[in-house]
Amino acid sequence: MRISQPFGSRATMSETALPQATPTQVALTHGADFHEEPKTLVEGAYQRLRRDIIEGVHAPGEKLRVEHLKERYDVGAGTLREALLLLVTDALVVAQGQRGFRVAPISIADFEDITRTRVLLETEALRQSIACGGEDWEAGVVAAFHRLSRAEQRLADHDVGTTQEWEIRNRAFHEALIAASGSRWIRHFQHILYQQSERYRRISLFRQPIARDIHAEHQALFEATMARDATRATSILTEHILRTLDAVKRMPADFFTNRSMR
Amino acid sequence: MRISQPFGSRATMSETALPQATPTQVALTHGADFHEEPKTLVEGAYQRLRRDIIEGVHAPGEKLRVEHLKERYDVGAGTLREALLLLVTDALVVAQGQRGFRVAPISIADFEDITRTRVLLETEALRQSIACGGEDWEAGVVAAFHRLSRAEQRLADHDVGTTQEWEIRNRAFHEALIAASGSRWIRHFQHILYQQSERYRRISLFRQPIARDIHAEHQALFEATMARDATRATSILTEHILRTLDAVKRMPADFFTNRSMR
DNA sequence: GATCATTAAAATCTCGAGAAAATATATTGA
DNA sequence: TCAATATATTTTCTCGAGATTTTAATGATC
Repeated sequence: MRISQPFGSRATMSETALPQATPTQVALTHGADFHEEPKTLVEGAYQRLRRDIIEGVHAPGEKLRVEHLKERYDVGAGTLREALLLLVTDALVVAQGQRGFRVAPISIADFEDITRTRVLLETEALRQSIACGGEDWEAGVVAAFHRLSRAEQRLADHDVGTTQEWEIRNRAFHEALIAASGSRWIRHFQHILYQQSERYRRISLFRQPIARDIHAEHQALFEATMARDATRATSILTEHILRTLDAVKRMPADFFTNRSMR
Repeated sequence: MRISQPFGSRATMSETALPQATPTQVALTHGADFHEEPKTLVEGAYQRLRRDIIEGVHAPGEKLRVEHLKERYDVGAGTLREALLLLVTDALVVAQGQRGFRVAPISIADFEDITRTRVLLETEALRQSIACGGEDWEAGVVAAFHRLSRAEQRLADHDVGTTQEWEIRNRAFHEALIAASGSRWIRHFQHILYQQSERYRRISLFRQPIARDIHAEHQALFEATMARDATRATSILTEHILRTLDAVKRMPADFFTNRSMR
C-alpha cells in the first residue's frame, strides 16, 4: 500500500504537506498477522496462542507456564518463549522478569479506556481517509462492506459457525475505512486496540447474544463515508464503537474476575 | 500510580463516569523501562540495545546479526534474540521471518507521522490531566519542571555532558504533564512515540545544535497547565512538538538515508 | 494457632550445538 | 559480457539440558 498523504484538516494541526513515503518504508505491525502463512515455528505458535487468548481459551490473568504450553503447541521451550514475547507487543501477554508470563488481565476500566482511545484514533483516521482517500480506497471500502453485509445476512438467517467469519469481515471493514489515513502509526495503534476489544467482545458475546441492529449501523457508516461527510461519519463511528462498550458494561460483574493463581 | 478517572470533556465522547481501576491493573509498558534495574540478562541486553539504537550506534536500516551482537552485549544467541524481540514492541527493530532483524528505518515522512500522532495523543492526554489531575499530579508537574529548568540552565552555561541529563528530564516533564490522564493506553502509545522521536532528535541534534529558546516554551507550557487553561496549554504543546519537526525537516536530505546492506 | 526459617519442588532463564534457510561465491554455457 | 546453475558460506531458527530463581512444603519456635 504505502500511502502517504496530508492529514485531514484539524484546527490544531498545521497545514503543511506531507512528503511521499520513502521506498524503504516497512510495515509497523510485525510479520505474523492474522491469516498470514507462518514462516517460522515461532510465528505459528504466536498465531495459535493469540487466537486462544482472544477466544478465552487461556483466561485473563492466567499464568502461562512454558513447560506446560510447549506440549499443547508442540514447540520447544525457547521457541514458545519467543512467541510469548511477540504477544507482549500486542499487550495480550504481560511478562515479569524472573516470574514468567501471564495473560493480560481484563477489567471494565480497561475496556472503557480501550474503547475511548479507539474512538479518538479511529475517528481521526477516518477523517483523514475521507479527506485523502482515492478511488482505490473507495473500492476497498465498497468491497469490504459488501462482504460484511453478506456475512451479516447469513448471521441473521442461520447463525451457526458464521460468527468467526463475521468477526474477520467486521475487522476488515473497519480497517478498510481507515486504510487511506496516511498515518501508519494511527493504523498500528488502532490495530492493537481493535484486537484488545475483540477479546472483550468474544467472551461477552459468548454469554449474551447481540440485541442491536449492527447491520443498520454499518450501513449508515458506509453511506456517510461514501458521501464524504466526515462529520456525520465520525459521529456514527463514535456511537457505533461506544455501543459495544455499553453492551459489555451490562455484563455481570463477575465476568471481569481475573484468574490469579498466585 | 494506578490512576483512573473520567476522560476530559470532548464533544465526541459521551460523558459517562469511568469506574475505578481494578487492583489487578498491570503496567502496559513492559518491565524493563529506562533506568530500571534489569532483573534478567534479556532485560539488560534489551536496555543497552535500545540505548544504542536511539543514540544511533546502530544505524537505521542496519542489519542486526545475532552472532556478531552476542559478543558486544556478552550474552548467548537465544538471549539476544529475545532482547531483539522485545525491541520489536517499541518498533525500534523490525523482524522478518527467516531473515533476521534490522534497525527500524527512518524517513522524513515517518517522523512527520510520529510527530502529528504524538500531538493528537499528547494534547488529548494533557486535556484529561488538566481536567482530572489532583494535587499529586500538580506536585509532580512542579517538581519535573523544576528539575528540567535546572538542567536547561546548566545546558546554557557550560554545555558539556548535560544533554543526556536534559533528555531524561525533558521526557520526565512531558510524562508528568499527562500523568493524570487516566488513559493507560494513551500514555502507553505516547511513550512509544516519544521514544521514536527521541531517536530522530538525537541524531539530528548531533549535527545541528538547537537554535530555539526551548526553556521559554517549557515555561509557557508549564504556566498554562498550572493555570488549568486547557486550550492554551494544548495549543502551546502542539506548537512545541511541531517545532522539532520543523527543525528536523531542515536537515540535509542524506540524513534520512538508511543502511541497506542487502 | 501463627510466624518464621529451612528444605524440596517447580519454573524460569540461559547457553551452545545442530538443522534449515538465505545469501554469497564460483562455475558453466550462450 | 551476461545470465543461469551449482556449490560454499553465512545466518537464522530450533531444541534440550544445566544453572538460577521463585514458589511451595515442611518443620521449629514462640
